[in-house]
Amino acid sequence: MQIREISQQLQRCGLRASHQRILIYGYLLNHRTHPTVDTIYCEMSKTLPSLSRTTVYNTLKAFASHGLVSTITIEENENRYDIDTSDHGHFKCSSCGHLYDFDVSDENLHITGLNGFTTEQRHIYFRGTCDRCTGAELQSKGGSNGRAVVQ
Amino acid sequence: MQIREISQQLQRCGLRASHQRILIYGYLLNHRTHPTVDTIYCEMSKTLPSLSRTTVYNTLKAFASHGLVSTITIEENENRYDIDTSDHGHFKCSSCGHLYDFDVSDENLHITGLNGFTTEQRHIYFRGTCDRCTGAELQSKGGSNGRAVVQ
DNA sequence: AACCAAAATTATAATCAATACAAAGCCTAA
DNA sequence: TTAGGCTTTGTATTGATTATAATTTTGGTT
Repeated sequence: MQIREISQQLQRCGLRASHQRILIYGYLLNHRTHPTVDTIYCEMSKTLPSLSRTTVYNTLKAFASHGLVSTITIEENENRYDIDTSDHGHFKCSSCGHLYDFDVSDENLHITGLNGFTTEQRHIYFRGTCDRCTGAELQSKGGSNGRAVVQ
Repeated sequence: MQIREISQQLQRCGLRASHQRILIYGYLLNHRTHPTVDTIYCEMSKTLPSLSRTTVYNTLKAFASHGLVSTITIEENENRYDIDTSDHGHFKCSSCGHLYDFDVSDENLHITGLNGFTTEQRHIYFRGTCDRCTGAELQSKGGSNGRAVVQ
């Protein structure tokens, strides 16, 4: 996505397309790893030393309130941000710490007991052991299974 | 549940049945409102002035690691604790702030894309407007629908 | 192009849930 | 009963996030 496109995307949401916002949005597009504020700040500071941590907080909050990112609250003590706002779940492997995305499409989820409720956000995250680590345990050998790992 | 039963339950999990632990467990049994540490501490301090906030933290962490409670991390900045460790979801109403439980039984949840993954915990929470508040908006009248509200 | 008001950025201070730590209290087993 | 270990307690500390105020940038208007 080009700078111009990002800029238009921001303005379409009623946000001013400031330099920092464009760069942060671009960072999220290129690093789909559910990064924390600290990660974003530290990485981006390298090329934009004047960046303030507060700006990262403010920007992500603005993005989230305008539906440009979704906030992921895993059980840890810090938030993560996801440029992918589609309805999907997250799986955190307790062994390797990686965070995987998985599909949670409507046909997979039939919730009863919420008749008359209006659902605006769905947060779904699982915790356990990923296939790679499960295999490593069983076979006592590690290594990649060739699938892309997120985070 | 009697004190003796709580005591046995704790010991069955390998935990010493101390005075504070028994009381905190009893509090959770009697207040199924997904309370925070602060709520538990403040409420219990009234009858047990010597109670320390740290003890509440320690106790809940011990309970959680032994499967006696589940930790609920909603998007806010503090944890909540649930004596109900069965697999269920939570719905937070943005309007009234109440936290509802809902069923997430296996027949409602068919996740694809996690083949080979071992799931140990499932955290599911929705956010939106509950039926009561939705009704109030539409009809411009509040009031109870007779259903028990949790939290 | 210069100006102005509103919005954004920045740096610092403050907040607050959670944890670390160490001293004191209490259980339990020999 | 006595010793050693777990628990509790209070205080200090951590660390993510927010509040605040000064400065800078942005976008629209002469």
